[in-house]
Amino acid sequence: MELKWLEDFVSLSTTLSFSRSARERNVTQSALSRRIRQLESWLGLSLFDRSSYPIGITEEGKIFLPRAREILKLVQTSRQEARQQHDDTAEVLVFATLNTLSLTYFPGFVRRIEERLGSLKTRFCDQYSSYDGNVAVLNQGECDFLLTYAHETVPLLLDPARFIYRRLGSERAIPVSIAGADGRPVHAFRPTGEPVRMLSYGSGSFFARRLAKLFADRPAPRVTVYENPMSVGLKAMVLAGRGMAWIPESLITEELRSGLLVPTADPSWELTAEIRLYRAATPSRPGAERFWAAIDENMSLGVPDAPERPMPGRLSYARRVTTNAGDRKLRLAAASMPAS
Amino acid sequence: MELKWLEDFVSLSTTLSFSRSARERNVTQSALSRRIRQLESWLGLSLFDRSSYPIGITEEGKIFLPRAREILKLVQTSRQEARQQHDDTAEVLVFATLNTLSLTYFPGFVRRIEERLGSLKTRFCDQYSSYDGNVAVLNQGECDFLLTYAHETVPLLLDPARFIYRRLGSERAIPVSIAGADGRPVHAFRPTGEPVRMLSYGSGSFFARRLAKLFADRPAPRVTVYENPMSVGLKAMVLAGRGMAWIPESLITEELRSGLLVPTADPSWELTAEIRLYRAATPSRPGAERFWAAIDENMSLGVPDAPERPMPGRLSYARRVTTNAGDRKLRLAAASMPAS
DNA sequence: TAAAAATACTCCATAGGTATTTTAT
DNA sequence: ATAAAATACCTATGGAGTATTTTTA
Repeated sequence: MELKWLEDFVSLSTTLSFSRSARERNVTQSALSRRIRQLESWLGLSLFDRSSYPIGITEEGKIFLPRAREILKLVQTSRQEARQQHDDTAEVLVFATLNTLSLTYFPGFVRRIEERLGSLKTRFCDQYSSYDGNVAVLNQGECDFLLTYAHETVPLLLDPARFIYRRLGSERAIPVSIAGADGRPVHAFRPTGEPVRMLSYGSGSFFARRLAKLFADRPAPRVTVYENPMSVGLKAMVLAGRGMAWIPESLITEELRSGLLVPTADPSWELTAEIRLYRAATPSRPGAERFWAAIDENMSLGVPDAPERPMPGRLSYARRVTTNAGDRKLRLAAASMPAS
Repeated sequence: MELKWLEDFVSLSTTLSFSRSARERNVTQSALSRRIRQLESWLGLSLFDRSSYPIGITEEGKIFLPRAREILKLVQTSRQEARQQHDDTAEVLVFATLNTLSLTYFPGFVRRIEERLGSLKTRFCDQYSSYDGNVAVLNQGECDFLLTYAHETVPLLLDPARFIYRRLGSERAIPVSIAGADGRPVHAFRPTGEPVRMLSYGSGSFFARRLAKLFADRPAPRVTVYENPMSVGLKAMVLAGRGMAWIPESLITEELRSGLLVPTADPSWELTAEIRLYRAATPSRPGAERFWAAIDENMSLGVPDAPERPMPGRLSYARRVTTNAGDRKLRLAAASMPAS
């Protein structure tokens, strides 16, 4: 028996639609249909009544549903508990962070601290999906540190009395497009009022909110042709010439230098963000305390404020984006999450 | 995440030996090694310390072990609960029975009752492995009926005050071998005292106990060259000419008639068994009561006492036995059990 | 040195995707 | 007629087996 069957079941019992649950679970309707059947055959009974539309859950399904939830919950907490134990004994520092920061700022940041403290064990929390999701992870004590963007226009739901932070640096998101033969952006706001092809963040991400604010102040003709919560995904689409997007500068320093990508608007359209590291105000594990102390020492020595270069090397999901951009755009987030 | 990983883990934490657990779990050592690694990588930590011999369980493993047991338990009870609900509403009659009886006596038995009551829904309990295991299933109320062999020399651990039974018929296990060119058994007890090649039941089965008693009374030179808890498996090996075995008559009526198989000893060596149907003395579900009443009616009309023919058609695991008899003999039982 | 665990390699089962058919409103 | 679920078919992934290497006592 596989846990994903139970997740499918819980989803389907909510939506009562194979198609919608399939989308929710990032599989095709056909696959979901079969997986539910597998679960049913393992149980030896039907969980759903398919003879009507919309489908209904059977009596047995009603009995089993809370159990399925219970099992999933128990599995999740068991895993967390074991990890907690591991993180404690092995002195692993647990970070919640935004996808982009994990690629750009994080590697160099940890390297700098390691120069002071020696080799560190670090780990990311499971789901670094949405901005608020990461904040919640810190709120619930599931990580030692939250590395995040911050800006006065985007509320960050942390109680200042319970959590403290350090400003580590800053970042800029620049509207870019590939350059045409003339070196000017292929996709840009035109005086003609013709809408520009926008590649935009899903609603949960930090820059999505910054952008929403920006467009509220300065409306511009645009049509969103692609959505992806991760900036690397947007970058891949921009590089494929599919439109323009606001991309964090540190993700595209090389492309900007070489002229492959060019800004599509003047600097007043750029979005700034602080890079902050948050932690609980109360003292935590010794390793985390040492880490925090090292940051303060570094800061007093002066840290480079300029954004850093991303890690070299192709990202595994970059391939997916380019080879299969069409239908799976919104499934990318799932690709980097832990399988169940 | 797959449940079998947890089962692997629980097993390995007990044996602390990959090889032994692999045998226990009916996989190769190599597969078990990888499965444990998969579980560890899903958890993000090591469950076992492999740097010593024998291997040890890690702190994290000690934390996780009771959780794994909890999860497996919860899954099992959840499934049973859902089934219970289903069996109640759908009026499914649940039987515990021995493997051989499920192939020989059961089909015709149910057919006869259906002639009185109309179509019935029936189901076997999961594990019809050992003799005592089936008895336990009835004792714990996990089935409506227990169809089993019985004989005064084999204790049947059911409280007569709580469970009643009907004698449905009888069965004989006959020592057989393939016939040689002269029509006489190829494998048989010889006056020379040369040991005969025995194909025998695993220790948990009914006829294994009958045989043990028999040999205690009448020792005979023999060497066990193959073990299989299921008589169909033994039959396949007998047909392949690998030795002699005590096989229930109703499984080999055709082969005895045609002379393909022949008795290897006089009838005094045959083992008899009653076929009995047990149930709880207290009234149970209406469907089960009707079933029981139909049996009594049939009995009063006279039921054939002679053993019945098995179901026609090749058994799926028969293939396995013949193609791959060497190493997997003891894994057969698992093949027909429900996957987890 | 011997037993046990990990690894390399191969094969096959099966899960999932696409395309199509069936079913229910 | 249309939307949704089931099915047929195909492909690719990965799980399991065999054979081998590495490791530990």
